[in-house]
Amino acid sequence: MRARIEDVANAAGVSTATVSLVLRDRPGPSAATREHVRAIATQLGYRPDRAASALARHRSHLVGVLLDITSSFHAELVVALDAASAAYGLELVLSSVTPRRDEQSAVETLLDFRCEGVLLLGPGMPDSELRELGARCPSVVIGRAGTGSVPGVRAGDEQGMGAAVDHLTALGHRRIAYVDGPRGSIATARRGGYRRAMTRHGMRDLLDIRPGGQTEEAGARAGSALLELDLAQRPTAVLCFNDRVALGLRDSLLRAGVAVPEQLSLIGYDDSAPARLGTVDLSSVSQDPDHLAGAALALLAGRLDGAEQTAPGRDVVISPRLVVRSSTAPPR
Amino acid sequence: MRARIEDVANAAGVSTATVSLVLRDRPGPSAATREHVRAIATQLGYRPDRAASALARHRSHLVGVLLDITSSFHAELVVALDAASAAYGLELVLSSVTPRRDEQSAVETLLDFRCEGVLLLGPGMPDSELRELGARCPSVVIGRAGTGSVPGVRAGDEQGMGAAVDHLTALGHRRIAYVDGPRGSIATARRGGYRRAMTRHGMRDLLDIRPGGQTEEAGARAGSALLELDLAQRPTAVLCFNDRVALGLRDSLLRAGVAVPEQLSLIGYDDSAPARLGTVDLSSVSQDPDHLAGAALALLAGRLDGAEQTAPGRDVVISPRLVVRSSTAPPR
DNA sequence: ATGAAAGCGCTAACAG
DNA sequence: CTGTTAGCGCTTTCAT
Repeated sequence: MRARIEDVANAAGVSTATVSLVLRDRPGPSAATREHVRAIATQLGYRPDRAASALARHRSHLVGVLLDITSSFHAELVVALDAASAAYGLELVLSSVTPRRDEQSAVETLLDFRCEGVLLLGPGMPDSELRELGARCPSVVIGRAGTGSVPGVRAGDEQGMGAAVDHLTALGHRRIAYVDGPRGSIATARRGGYRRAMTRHGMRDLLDIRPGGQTEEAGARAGSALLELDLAQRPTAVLCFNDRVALGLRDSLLRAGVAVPEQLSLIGYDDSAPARLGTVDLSSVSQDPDHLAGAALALLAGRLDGAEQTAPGRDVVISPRLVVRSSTAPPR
Repeated sequence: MRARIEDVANAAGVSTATVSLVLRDRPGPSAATREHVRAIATQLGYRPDRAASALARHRSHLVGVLLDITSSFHAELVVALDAASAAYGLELVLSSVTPRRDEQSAVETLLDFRCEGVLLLGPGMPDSELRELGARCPSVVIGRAGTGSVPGVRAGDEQGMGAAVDHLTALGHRRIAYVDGPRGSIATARRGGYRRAMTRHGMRDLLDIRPGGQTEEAGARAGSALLELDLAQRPTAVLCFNDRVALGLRDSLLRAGVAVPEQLSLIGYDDSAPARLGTVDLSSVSQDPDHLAGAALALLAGRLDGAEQTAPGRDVVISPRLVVRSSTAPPR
């Protein structure tokens, strides 16, 4: 059996209270006692029981993270959150949507762990559900606008799309298409950003919004559709809802012998690891996962000990950054 | 505050013991009581506290999963494990290696949750560490050979590599190179499989093992190296340690104008989602994640209630399956 | 069939 | 500075 705190106490000849204090670096025990207890504890390989501790403390120090484990952008966020959480003494519990587990039930799982707060990575749930969750547990949503008592931490899609369109027009592009995302608040924001940026450049009548999705498959489908167009009406540049879509599209173009960027410029969104690959080298709008993660955790941590858990939080909007790589060039 | 079992008991006019029995479907309470209690519980939105329950039951019903969140193959395994775990009434806790968290500390986190068992997805740790872990907690390793009391569930690399080489030779290839993986037991097994398959085909002197790794970057580097070779000595087909490597390699070839499979055939390993993409359509050795996950969970669940936790488990070796797609063709 | 009571491993008062 | 005591929310004998 695993060593319990009592075992440590007995072996060290002190009370369990003392051991508890020492191991959590609370003031009280003398330096000598501290050292002694610590020695015994490591010797016994003692590690406190989270469950028991949480029960007694009314603090689990757990932050639940809802994600889609198949998303590499989420993977990057998790890595960044992992780094950021350490500073607050918080531990992450991950729960992913899967074919058998929708966002609701994944969140329920998180709540069953008595997480102190929940972080939602680009959830697709409607705002109403988000508000309900916010009422039950301090929550922060990443990558989309907040609502009710749930603040959002995100990169400004308006600005991100704007930068992408600016870059393309500066290169001389005019027929710039946008491959849309799935239903939901994120896609709406990006689509709007594209639309306004085009309008701003006086290219409102060149608006070209194409059905897409959030996966490579969706991008590949959009690619096939593009290939069927006459060269004359084919866009010279394409903006995508995210990198996965862009990569799927890119792949279908490459296979068809259409060179990127020579024959078509391409810009993704998320600046995910696959986009950064040397050979792929996809221009993309970076949402700076480290920054997002840091801000989200700061916000959540603030709500955890701060009193005003239900104050309608203001969103944190960070500036996205267009990372220009080699998938964009002037039109032929 | 969340409803406690006592609140439910009071509201239903029964004891907490009865509520506990009802909610866990244990025999005892009458049908009438059951119905009543259940109604009250849902009405109050009661959900038991995992931590408290685990403490009292000495069973957490938790299975820890060590993974690399950036791996899409691991993502598929997690999805499959999630589906399989439900049948055993087990819940998964995920812990990923990250730049700040090595396998050791990720496992420690898992153990702190008082997981009843641990599942390790393709861990890189040496066998000695694996054995140590096995001594502390029932464990099963997926995707590599087991050791000590830790059984492994994996697809036979020998067979997988053999099938790949068979397929290529049947197409007429002889100069078949292998891009190696990182240090570790998995790469060793695959490399050996390649070597023996080549030998079996009497092509021992054509063995061509190239440095690689486990990421797209590594594959791209291997690709650049290939491109520097004279056509005469360039392999006509390449086998890769995994899909990521194959995809990186493929990408560097496509960019350089080398057509796959026309000028070079390519086979990956894992049959991951990116490989299956319509446009990528990479031939790959499938390890059947559903099957692996099912077998691993069955094995672990058996060890959880079964008595012989320390019996030196036999590995479960499933047959990998070569999925032939369009990245392979006869040599020019 | 149901309830009372003890206790899981830990922490938070409160004494000393 | 250190030990004692009373729970945290739940499960589990053991009575009734």
